[in-house]
Amino acid sequence: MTTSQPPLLALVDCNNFYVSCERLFRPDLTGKPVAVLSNNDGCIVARSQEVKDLGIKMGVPLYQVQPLVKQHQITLFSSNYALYADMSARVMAVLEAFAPRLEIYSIDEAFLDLTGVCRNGHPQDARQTPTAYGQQIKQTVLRATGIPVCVGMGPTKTLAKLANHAAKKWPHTHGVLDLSNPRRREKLMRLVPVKEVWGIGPRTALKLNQLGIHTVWELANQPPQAMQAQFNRVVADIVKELNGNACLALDDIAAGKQQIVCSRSFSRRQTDYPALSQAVAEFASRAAEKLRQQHSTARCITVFVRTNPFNPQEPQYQRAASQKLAHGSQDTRRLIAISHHLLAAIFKTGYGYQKCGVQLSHIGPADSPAQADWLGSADSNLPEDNPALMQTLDTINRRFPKSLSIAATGLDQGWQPKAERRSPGYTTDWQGLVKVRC
DNA sequence: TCTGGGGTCCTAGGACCC
DNA sequence: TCTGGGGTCCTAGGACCC
Repeated sequence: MTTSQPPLLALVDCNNFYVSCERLFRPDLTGKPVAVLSNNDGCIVARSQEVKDLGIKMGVPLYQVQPLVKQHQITLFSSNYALYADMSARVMAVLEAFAPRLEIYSIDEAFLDLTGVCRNGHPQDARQTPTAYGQQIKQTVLRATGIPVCVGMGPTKTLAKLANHAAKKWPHTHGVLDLSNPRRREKLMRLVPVKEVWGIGPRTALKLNQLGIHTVWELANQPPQAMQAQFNRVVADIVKELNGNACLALDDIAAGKQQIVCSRSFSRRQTDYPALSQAVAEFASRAAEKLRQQHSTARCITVFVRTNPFNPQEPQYQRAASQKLAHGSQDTRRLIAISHHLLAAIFKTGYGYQKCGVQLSHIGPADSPAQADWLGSADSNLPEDNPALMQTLDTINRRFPKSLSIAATGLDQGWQPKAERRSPGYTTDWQGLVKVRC
């Protein structure tokens, strides 16, 4: 029914997302420097504009910038994922009304398919221009959730990303930029260094620079075949996308994860087997929960441990071990039992462990009924999968979070990461509700 | 003293087969 | 001395992303 419309994709990206979430409930921090820390309060993972302006880079260890933190009275927060996940869901719910198809790309960004939604160059077309529509999206999200966003638009994902980058960087765009027009694209591409392109990391950027390719424009004008030969298909596809030829499809049906990892750094070094064994049980429990949430089973389990690689004075040790299962499992008790076997195989005394984790892979659908492991004697003393039991566990924990756990995860959990500056669960916990005094 | 966590895709190379 | 060739599958590691 629609005559072929030129493709138009938008990338909506929240500004300094974690910081914006924290500021929502701390309006006194507006205009002041704010940063959010990684797990264990180790690194800076989100920065307000004021912090970026101080030259503090993404991902730096906190202790390296402590003097600046003190000097400029930067307010720090431990990460509060419950809050960010809830705010993310609210933003995405608002965005869904603006496009027939939407891909949630990460916790703070989404691609929207706006093909046929906006005006198509003809002045008599009654619909809004892409730029006006982008402004409407931006204003609506801000009003409905309090989160500021920028909107980039173009005929491909890579161009929408580039437009978003420019919309964030250049104030005169007012946070919205449409790169449908090739002449406007050229103007921008001539100004932007190649390392800013989505998918061009530091390694590839360096190699491109050595070949004399410095700007996005220079990259866009390379023959894709030559890029395929000197790099790989990814770079060749980026060149095509920069020229308006889509290689990356909008993926609006969220697929299950192919791999589920649960791991943490410890707040202090762990030397004893029992502590590690509790941590591993906890990680296996959480991984199994995620697995059941996406209705999958896993056929391979990996456990890894390591000492602190940043401290060469300590004796170093790191190792991983995997076990494959004859049949997929999603039963917490079974996955814990196997994880413990694996941990026992790689644990060595005499080391201060800094981190460990559990990884589930070879993930498939859970629809086939659990079968007895008639193949292996190795598995025979493990608990059978009990879907009904697991479902009950999940139901109770959804209603009363973290109320039920397997005993092996322990009670003291001295390995738990540090989080000394966590804000309350403003939107997810009754105790965290904001109190208003009149 | 203090350095996150969770993902995806691609490619080269080995194992194996005919 | 001379020791095929091509296909598939799997895995580890690299690179990148947020």
